[in-house]
Amino acid sequence: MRSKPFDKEEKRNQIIKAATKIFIKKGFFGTTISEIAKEADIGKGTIYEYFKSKDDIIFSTFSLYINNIRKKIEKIIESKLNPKEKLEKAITLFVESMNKEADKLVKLMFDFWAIAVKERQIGKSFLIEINNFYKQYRAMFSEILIQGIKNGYFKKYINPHQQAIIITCMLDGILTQYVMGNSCIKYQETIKSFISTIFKGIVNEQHNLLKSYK
Amino acid sequence: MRSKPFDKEEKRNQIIKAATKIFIKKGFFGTTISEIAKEADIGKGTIYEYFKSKDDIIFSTFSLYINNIRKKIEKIIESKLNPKEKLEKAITLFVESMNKEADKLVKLMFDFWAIAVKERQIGKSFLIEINNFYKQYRAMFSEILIQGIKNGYFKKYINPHQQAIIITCMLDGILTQYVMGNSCIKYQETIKSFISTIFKGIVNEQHNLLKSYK
Amino acid sequence: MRSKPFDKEEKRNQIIKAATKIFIKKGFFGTTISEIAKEADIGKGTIYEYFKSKDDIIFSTFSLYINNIRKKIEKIIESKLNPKEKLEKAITLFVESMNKEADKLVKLMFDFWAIAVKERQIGKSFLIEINNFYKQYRAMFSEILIQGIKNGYFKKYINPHQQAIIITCMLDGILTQYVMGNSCIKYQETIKSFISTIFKGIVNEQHNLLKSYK
Amino acid sequence: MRSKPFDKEEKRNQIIKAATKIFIKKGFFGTTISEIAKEADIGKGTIYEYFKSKDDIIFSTFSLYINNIRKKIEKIIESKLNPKEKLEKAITLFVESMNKEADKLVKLMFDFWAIAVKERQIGKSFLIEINNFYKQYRAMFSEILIQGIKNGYFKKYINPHQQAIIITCMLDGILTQYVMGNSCIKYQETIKSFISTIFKGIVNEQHNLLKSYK
DNA sequence: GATGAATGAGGTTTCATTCAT
DNA sequence: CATGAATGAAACCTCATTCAT
Repeated sequence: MRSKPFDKEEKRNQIIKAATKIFIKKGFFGTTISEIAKEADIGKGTIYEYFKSKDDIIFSTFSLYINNIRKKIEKIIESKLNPKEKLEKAITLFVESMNKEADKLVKLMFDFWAIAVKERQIGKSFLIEINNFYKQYRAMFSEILIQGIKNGYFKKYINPHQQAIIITCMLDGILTQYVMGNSCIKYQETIKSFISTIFKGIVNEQHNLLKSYK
Repeated sequence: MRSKPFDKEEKRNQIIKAATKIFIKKGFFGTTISEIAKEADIGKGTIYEYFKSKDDIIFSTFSLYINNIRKKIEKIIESKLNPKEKLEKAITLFVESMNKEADKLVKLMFDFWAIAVKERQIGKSFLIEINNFYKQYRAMFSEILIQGIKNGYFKKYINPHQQAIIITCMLDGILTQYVMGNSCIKYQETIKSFISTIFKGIVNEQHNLLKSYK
Repeated sequence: MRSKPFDKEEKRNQIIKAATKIFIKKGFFGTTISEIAKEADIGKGTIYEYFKSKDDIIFSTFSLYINNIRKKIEKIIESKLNPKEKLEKAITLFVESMNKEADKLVKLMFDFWAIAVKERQIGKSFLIEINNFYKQYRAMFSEILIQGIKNGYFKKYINPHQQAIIITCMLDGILTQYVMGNSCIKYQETIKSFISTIFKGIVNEQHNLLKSYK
Repeated sequence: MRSKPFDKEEKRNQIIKAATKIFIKKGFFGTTISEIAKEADIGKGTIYEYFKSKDDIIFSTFSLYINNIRKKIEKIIESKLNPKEKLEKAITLFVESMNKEADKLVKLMFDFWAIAVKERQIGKSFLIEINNFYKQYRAMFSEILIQGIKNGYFKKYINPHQQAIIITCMLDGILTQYVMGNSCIKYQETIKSFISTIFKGIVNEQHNLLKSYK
C-alpha cells in the first residue's frame, strides 16, 4: 500500500483517528480544528489540505465507521454459517460493539444523529447515509431470516421484513438507553432475554431438533 | 396582546415553544438567541429576563417536555383500567405522542446529548434527568406488569423488570428509527406486530378467557 | 425640613446613600442601576425620576461628599483657633477621614479620579471639580499659614503657597499609599512624623515660647 | 513591515503600547478591544492570540510599566554613586518619568484601581503587585538612607524606614496632584522645595563639609 | 409618582478558514 | 507540502434606559 512516497489516504485516516478521539470526548460542536490538529500532531492549516471543512471531517469520519460496519455485515451474510448461527453472530456483532472502544464510538453516533436530524446541508447527506445504513442493517436480518425460512430453520409463516424491523429497533433501543442511561441497564442480560423471546416466536423447533439428530 | 395580568410562567412557556421550534429545525448549536427572540416576537434581551443563559433554555425545554410525559404516565398508573388495558394505553400514549410531543422530544434528545457531551457541568444534570426519566418510564411498565401478574392477567413466571426494559427499549428503538428513517418504517404496524409478540409471551390466556366468559 | 408632603431632595440623598454603598463595594463600573435600586428599596425606573443618568448619580454623589468636606474646611478657617491649632485641626480632619466609614469613602474617591482623568464628558466636569477642591484645600492651608506668619506663629521667610502644596501633596500621598497599599503603612505615625518635620521648618519657636509665657 | 523573524514578545509590547494609548484617553472600561486592535493596526482576533482576555491586557500593561520602573530602581541601587547622589538621582528618576512613563502609569493606576474593585480575582493580584511595588520603592529609599547613615552622609538619629515612607508618599502625592491638577502646580519647583526641606532634616552637614574639603 | 418588563445597542470572545512563508 | 499567524463574522450576554400601566 505504501508504494508511493506519499499516501494521502493514510494521512486522511490519521486525521480522522485524531478527530474521532476528540469528538468522542467533547462532541462535534465542542471540538475545534486546533484540537484535532494538535491531537494529530500536525499544523492547523494542514487539515485543510485533506478536508474541505470541519463538516467534511465529521462526514468522512461517519462514512469511515459506517463502512467498517458494512463490511462486517457483508462478511456475515456471505459466511458459511447456518441462518440461526448467522442471526446470533449478527446480534453478537452488535453487542461486541458495545464493549470497550466501540462503546465510545456509539457516543459518536449520537453526534451524527444530532447533526443528521437537522435541515442543514450536511444533515441531509447524513440522513441519507444513516437511512441507507438502517436499510442495509434491516436487510441483513431480513436476508438471514429468509434464508432460515427457506432452509426450515425458522417458522414459515413469519414476516421476515417485519421481524427484521423489530430486531433492529430493539437493538437500537437497547443501545440508546444503555448509553443515555449511563450503563444503568444490564444490556447483555436484556439482549439474551430479548433473543429468547424473539427466538421463541420464530425458530422452528422441530427442524432444529431434526438437525441435531443428524 | 398584553391585556391579561402579567404571567411569568406563561411567558417562559411561550419562549420555550418558540425555542423548540427552532431547535428542532436547526439544532441547539445552530440556533441563535436572536432567532428564538424573533420567533417568540420579543426582544433579544427579554429572553434573559426569563432564562439565565442559552443552556438554561434548552434545559428548561427538556424539563418541560419530560414533565409533560411524566404527568401522562402518572395518570395511566393511577387510572381504574385493568393491567392489560393499562399496558395497551401506555403503548398507545407512546404512539400518539409520536405524532406530536414525543417526536419533538426525540429530535431534541440528540441535542441534549450533544450538549451533555460538550458541557460537563450541565451535561451531568441532563444525564441524571434522562436517567430518571428512563427509570420512571420503565417503572411504569414494571408496575403495570406486577399488577397484572397479581391479578392473574399476566403469566406468573415472567420477570416484570426485564420485560419492562424490553418494552421501553423497543419503543425507544421504534421512535429513533422512525425519526431518523424519515417515516420510512411503518411504526404503527411495527408496534402492533411487536405488541402481539410481547403479549404472546406474557398474557395469561386462560385468565383472560375466563374473564371474557363473565 | 419635612414640611412638604414630598421631599425630592431627601429621596435623592437616599438614593445617593444606597449608590455609595454599592460603589464602594464594586466600583462605579461594577455597579448596575438595578443594584442601586434594590439597595435603595425602590424601583429601577424610579431612579430616573431623580437622576438623568448613571453618570448623573456618580457626579451627584461626588458633589455631595466634596461639599461636605468643603463645609468642614470653611468651619476650620472661620473658627477662633490660633493658626497652629488650625493647622493641626486641618490635618486631623484629614486623618479622621481615614478611619472608619470614611476610609471607604476614600475608595470612592479613586473611582472619581478614574473617571476624571479621561476625556469623557463627565470626566471633564469631575476634573474641574477636583481641581477646584484641591485649590480650595491648598488655599485653606495657605490661609492658615499666612495668618500664622502675620501673627508671628510661623517663620517670616517661608513661602506659604509652596508649603501648602507640600502639605497637601504629602497628605494625598499618604492617603494613596495607605489605600492602595492595603493599610500596610502606619499612616498615623507617618503623619505625626511628617508634622514634626514640617513644623520644625515653619514654626517660630521663639514666638510660641513667648506665648506660653503669658 | 513583517520582514523580521516572528517575535511574539515584540508583538505583545506593540499591542500593549496601543492599548496604553487608548486606556489613558478613555479608561479601561471605556476602551473596546476593537479600538485597541485598530490602534495597533491588527485584527480584533489577533489580540486574543497574545492575551487571554481584556483583563489580561490591562494586567500585562501594568506589569510592563511597573517592571520598567523596577529595573531603573535596581540600577540606581547598584550604581557606584554616593548615598546623597543616589537620593538625588532617585528623585530625579521620578521627576523625569513624570514627563514620560510615569505620567501614563499614574493615569493607568486609577484604572487598575477601578478594575481591582470590580473584579475580585484579578483585583487581588493587582493589589499585591501594587503593594510589592510600593514596598520596593520604599525599600530603595530606605537602603539609600541606611547607606548614607553608615557612611556618615546622613544624620545618625534619623529613622530611615520612616523617612523613606515620607519621601515616597510625598513624591506620590506630587505626582497625583500634578496629573489630576492638569499641570496646575509647578511640580519641579515643589520637588526642589521639598528636597531642601527633607535634606535639611537628614543631611549631615559637617560630614559633607569635610568631604568637600578633600 | 412609581414601577419593572421590555428593549437593543454594543461589549467580549471564539474559531473556522485563509494565505504568505 | 506544511504551517500557524492573522482574521473577522458572528455568537452570547449585559445593562442603561424607556414607557405603558
